[in-house]
Amino acid sequence: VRMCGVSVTPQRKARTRNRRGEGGLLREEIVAAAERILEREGTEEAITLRAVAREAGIAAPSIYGHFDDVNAVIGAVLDAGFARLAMRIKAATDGRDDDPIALLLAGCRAYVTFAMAEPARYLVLFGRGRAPNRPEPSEPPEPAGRPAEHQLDAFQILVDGIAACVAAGRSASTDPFRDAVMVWTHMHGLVSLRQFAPGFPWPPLDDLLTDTVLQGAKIKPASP
Amino acid sequence: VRMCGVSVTPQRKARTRNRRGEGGLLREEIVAAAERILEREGTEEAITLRAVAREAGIAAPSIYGHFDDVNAVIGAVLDAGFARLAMRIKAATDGRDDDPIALLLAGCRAYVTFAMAEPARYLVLFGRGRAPNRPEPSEPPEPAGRPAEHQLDAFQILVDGIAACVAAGRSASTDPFRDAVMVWTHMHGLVSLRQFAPGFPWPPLDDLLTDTVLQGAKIKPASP
DNA sequence: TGTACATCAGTGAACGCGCGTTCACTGATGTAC
DNA sequence: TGTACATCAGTGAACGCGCGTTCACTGATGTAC
Repeated sequence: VRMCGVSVTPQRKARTRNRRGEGGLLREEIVAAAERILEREGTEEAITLRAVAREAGIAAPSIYGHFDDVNAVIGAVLDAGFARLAMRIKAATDGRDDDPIALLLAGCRAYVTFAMAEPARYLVLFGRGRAPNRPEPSEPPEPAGRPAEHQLDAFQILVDGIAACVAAGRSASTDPFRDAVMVWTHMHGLVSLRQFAPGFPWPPLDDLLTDTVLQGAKIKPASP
Repeated sequence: VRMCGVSVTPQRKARTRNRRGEGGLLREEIVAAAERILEREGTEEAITLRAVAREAGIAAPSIYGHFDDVNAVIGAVLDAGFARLAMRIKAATDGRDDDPIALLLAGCRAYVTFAMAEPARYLVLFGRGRAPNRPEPSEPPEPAGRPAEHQLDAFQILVDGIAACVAAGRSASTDPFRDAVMVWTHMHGLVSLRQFAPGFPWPPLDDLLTDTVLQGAKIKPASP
């Protein structure tokens, strides 16, 4: 690289090569680099092959040793994101199986907290517009909307949480699945619009969330 | 343009130039071309200056006669989208000012119908991730989240609709603004997640929407 | 223990592409005299 | 009515950039004999 007649070395630090059997280490570094870019730039489009290589301190073609192409890198970021979300929810609900309502609220708060704390990651997980291109007739029936197992995990926790309230006589729900859909969609709308329009005079998120969950799950007032 | 030794003329149709005072006509054609691209490709990133020029059948630099840069074109698409949404809502609610609940439901149905019928447009209006870049300290306090007047128009209709139900004794709402926030966010979540994950076993949208509006606006059962 | 060699992990240079933007221009259209 | 000219609407060629991907390569590391 040459600028103004002065030879400039690209400021990539000389990477110490992994040892013989440890090539897989770089794979994790690549995903971590992509996640850092996502976090920093706030948009999925910033995750380009060359940007990831720069961030990871490697040459661009090195990525091909670990991923088929750039989409595979983004896919790995998605998988890591869903795993992270499920982990957060489980961490918030583990070891407090006393009150089913408290459990349900804790899980929902963990979901919303994740979305607000890592908006770029959340947006990639749930906000990506599946380009509604004219459906290629020759295309195999692709798995719609990336239901990567962890996504369903999180939703199942919600359904179970409502069902537990019903079992404890604390919810009037007759269809926990449907009510979980209502709670999930409402939570998603709350966080994604709030991120979209931060200048709007939003009421406090905690209050709205509590109402969303208690009403959506048809929680009955505590019987005396 | 030359391919395989054969001279190929770019298949842009020879555009008949606008007459002297009618240069503004092209501006509308440019916006219309950008909207067609958005509709067809389903993603905002497809709206590039060159793609718009191709779609409009003009040379790329011709756009600069009507817009400062490519972002201005996208801004015009946004404005047109918000205007279109407000128009749809008004069309659905005009001339049926009899029952405030029917009015409220009609407006909300128009919102959801717009979002489902033109998902790409809707996504651009409400789903764009404002890149949460580290806030440039030198930057002027930008209008947050593009509150283009028509957007607030639509929300105000919702607030007024709930207030009208209260005035008619049909709603128990004590804070129409807050309840409008609840209805708006829930509607947004319903449509955007449904578009994101079309393979999910969603319950019928109409049913969910009706519940969303009636519960969110705290509509009381009709008094006998 | 020594040495030839296969393998592994990663590199540097190059390709063709579409992009946003600039620049000097062209040719029709209306206007001043 | 005729003609020179300013203006308007839009063009074609070119620039530099970052991108995804390919190709032949390099040099350290472990292994077979």
